[in-house]
Amino acid sequence: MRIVTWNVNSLNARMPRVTEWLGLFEPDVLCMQETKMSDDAFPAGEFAELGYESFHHGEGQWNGVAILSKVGLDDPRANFADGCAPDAEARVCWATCNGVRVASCYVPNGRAIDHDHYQYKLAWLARLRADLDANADPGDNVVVVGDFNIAPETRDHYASSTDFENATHVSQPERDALADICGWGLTDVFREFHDADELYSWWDYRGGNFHKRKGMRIDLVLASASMTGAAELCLVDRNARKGESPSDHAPVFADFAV
DNA sequence: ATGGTGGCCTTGCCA
Repeated sequence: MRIVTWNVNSLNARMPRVTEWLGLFEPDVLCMQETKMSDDAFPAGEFAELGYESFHHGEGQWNGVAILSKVGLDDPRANFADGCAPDAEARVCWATCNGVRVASCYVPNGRAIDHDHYQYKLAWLARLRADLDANADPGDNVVVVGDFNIAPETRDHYASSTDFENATHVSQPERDALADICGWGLTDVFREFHDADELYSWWDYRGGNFHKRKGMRIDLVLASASMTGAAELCLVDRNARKGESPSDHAPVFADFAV
C-alpha cells in the first residue's frame, strides 16, 4: 500500500502535474495540502475517472486538504474532533483506507516567532495530539501525513549562519510539539530508511533555492508501530520539483506491506 | 542587498 503526501500549492495550478504523477507512481492513497479551492470546485469527477475516491476539506483561497484513495475511503472527517470549536481554517481531514486511518495535515506556517500565527501553530499541533488521543488508537494502523512546516532536526534543513536564527520551522517549541505528536505512538518513517542530511521535500521558489539545494524536510509520513513495522520504503520524488510549473513541495511517499 | 518567485478572490497577502 503506497501512501503519499504532497503539498500541491493550488490544485487548480497543479492538476496537470498531479494527474501525471498519479499515472507514474500509482499510489493507493494521495494526501494533498494547500488545494486552495472550495469543496464545490474540487475535481472529484476527474479523480474518479482515474480510479480514486476522494474527500476534500477546503475553504477557497487558502489552505485546503484532501485524501484520494483507490483502496476504499470510509469514515471521512473534516477538521478536529477534540471537543473544542472547529478550527476556522481547513487544515486537516481524515479517512480510513484499506483499514488504515489516514490524516492529511497542513500545519500552520507560523510566519515569525513573535507573530500570533506562531502561537496558532503551537496550539494547532497540540490539538492534533488531542485529536489522536480522543479518536485513534496507537495500536491500530494509523498514518498521519502532511506539511508540518517543521524541520525535525538540523540535518533536515540547509546550512545557514543566519536563516534559522530565531526562526520558525526549527524552534524548540515547534520541535517539542512535533515530538509530543510522535510520542502518541508515531514514527517519522523517512528516517527509518535514510540517515543522510540534504534530503529535503520543500525548496523556496525564490532565489533558485532548488538548484542551490537549499531546502527543508518538512513534509512527513508519521506511522503507528504496526505501520512502521510494515514500511518497505520511503522516498521523496525530487523530480516532481523540476520542470514546468512545479509545486514548491515534492511528494513524499511510503510503501507498506499491508 | 531585508531581496527573490509563485499562488490567490492580485495593485497586497500568503507561503
